[in-house]
Amino acid sequence: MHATIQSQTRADDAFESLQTAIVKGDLAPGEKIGEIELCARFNLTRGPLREALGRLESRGLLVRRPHAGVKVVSVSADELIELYHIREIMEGLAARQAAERMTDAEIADLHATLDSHEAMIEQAHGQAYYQGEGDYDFHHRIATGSRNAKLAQMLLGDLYYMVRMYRYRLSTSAGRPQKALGEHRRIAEAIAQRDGELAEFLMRRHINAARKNIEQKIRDGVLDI
Amino acid sequence: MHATIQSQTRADDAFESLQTAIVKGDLAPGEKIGEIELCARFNLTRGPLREALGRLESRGLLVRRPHAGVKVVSVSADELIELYHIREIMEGLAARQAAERMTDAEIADLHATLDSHEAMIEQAHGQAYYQGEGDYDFHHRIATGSRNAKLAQMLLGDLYYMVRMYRYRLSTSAGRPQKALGEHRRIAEAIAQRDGELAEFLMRRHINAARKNIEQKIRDGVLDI
DNA sequence: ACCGGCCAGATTGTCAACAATCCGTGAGGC
DNA sequence: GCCTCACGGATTGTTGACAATCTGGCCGGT
Repeated sequence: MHATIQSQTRADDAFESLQTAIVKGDLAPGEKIGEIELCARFNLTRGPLREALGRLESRGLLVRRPHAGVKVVSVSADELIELYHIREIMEGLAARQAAERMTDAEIADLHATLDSHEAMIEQAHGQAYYQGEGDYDFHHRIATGSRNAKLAQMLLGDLYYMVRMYRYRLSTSAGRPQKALGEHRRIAEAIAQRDGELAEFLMRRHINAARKNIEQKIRDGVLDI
Repeated sequence: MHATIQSQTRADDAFESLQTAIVKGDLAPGEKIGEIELCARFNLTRGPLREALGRLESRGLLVRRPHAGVKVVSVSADELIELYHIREIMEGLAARQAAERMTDAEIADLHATLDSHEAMIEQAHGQAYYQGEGDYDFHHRIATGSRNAKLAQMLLGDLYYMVRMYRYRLSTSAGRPQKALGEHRRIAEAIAQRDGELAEFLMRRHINAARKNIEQKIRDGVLDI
């Protein structure tokens, strides 16, 4: 566990390690963390660590007050909802551009991805996996398929990490994976037909549904943040 | 010019100095820059500088290859157009949410801002100022007025700097400031009437027009990037 | 007893030296 | 003549020590 690939620079490793630690919840939101503690935890010195902290702060995953330490960002329920409003429009744009620009090979991959998701859901009632990573997979492919570098960067670099951060503690609704898969299928179909407008519409509705699902959970008190 | 306020930490100063240097064009896109050279230029050591570089890289203003140095990002004409596609949807959302959430005082300020812009345009044919900073002012107020922290962060922190980077070398079209001011007025009016849908529509059309203006310039060869 | 200012400890910010890696130049071979 | 390969120089990445600043507790005053 101690030695990752180390192919890149040390600060990069620190950045990724911290990012995943925050996303997975190993570092709880609002938790104040000291630099030396982190150095011991990830086996590195303060130089690269501080560089990584700068990047994380710039991405909004943690906040830093001068001479007072850093703490993991904690977003309220309202802010989580806002995240979904942003996702709705940005992923809508991504879907439209993906429909116009994805290669045929990429579209085939997209369908294959959905096939594998379907198999997982059927096999082991793999709801947890699907909700946790499979969904991310689908959206990831569309973001990169948009051929819009900045859009992909903002989605993959900024938004998804914050969303995933809360998805890890968010139980999956019964039957939601199947429904989501159906919505994914229809989006992929629209992309395959090169119907950008329809793909955008369907993607926006898809994320809208996900947002309402979360709002319902917050109302029911199932999700407390 | 050498000593800014220094109220914050040294790395913050470096970050801001570099950011403005990149935006203003003092560091040309594609230019490779050495760390020691930057240290001499901004009177600081490599520690804080590297932290600032990390933040800039994370925001996409410069790219860094391990052991090979950093260079200012250079975006192609296509990528500049893509930036405007993203702006269109994000600022549309911001305008809609601003119409729903801005306080009356903020709306009054917004109108006052436009009055001052109008005065500037009339006085000195202040097209340069308006295009350079006044426009930014207006959009800045709407972004913060949306009460959507992440949205404002992405607009103000990521997109605007990249757009401004190219605006500095982009001559203003004759008569465009007046036209833009009129569009701004209508958007502000829609916000004052709390008509979110209309504000979104007008804002999207406004940015769409700006994009087409740039596309035209690129076709005419006026803007070479 | 409560509040304000001060002191000590710890933590963060900064610095200068060391080690690892890449780029350009030149020689050598085909 | 052109390509390949190795080497030196320079630059980046990293490290450990030094200085500045904040937090928590104590003391004295009211």
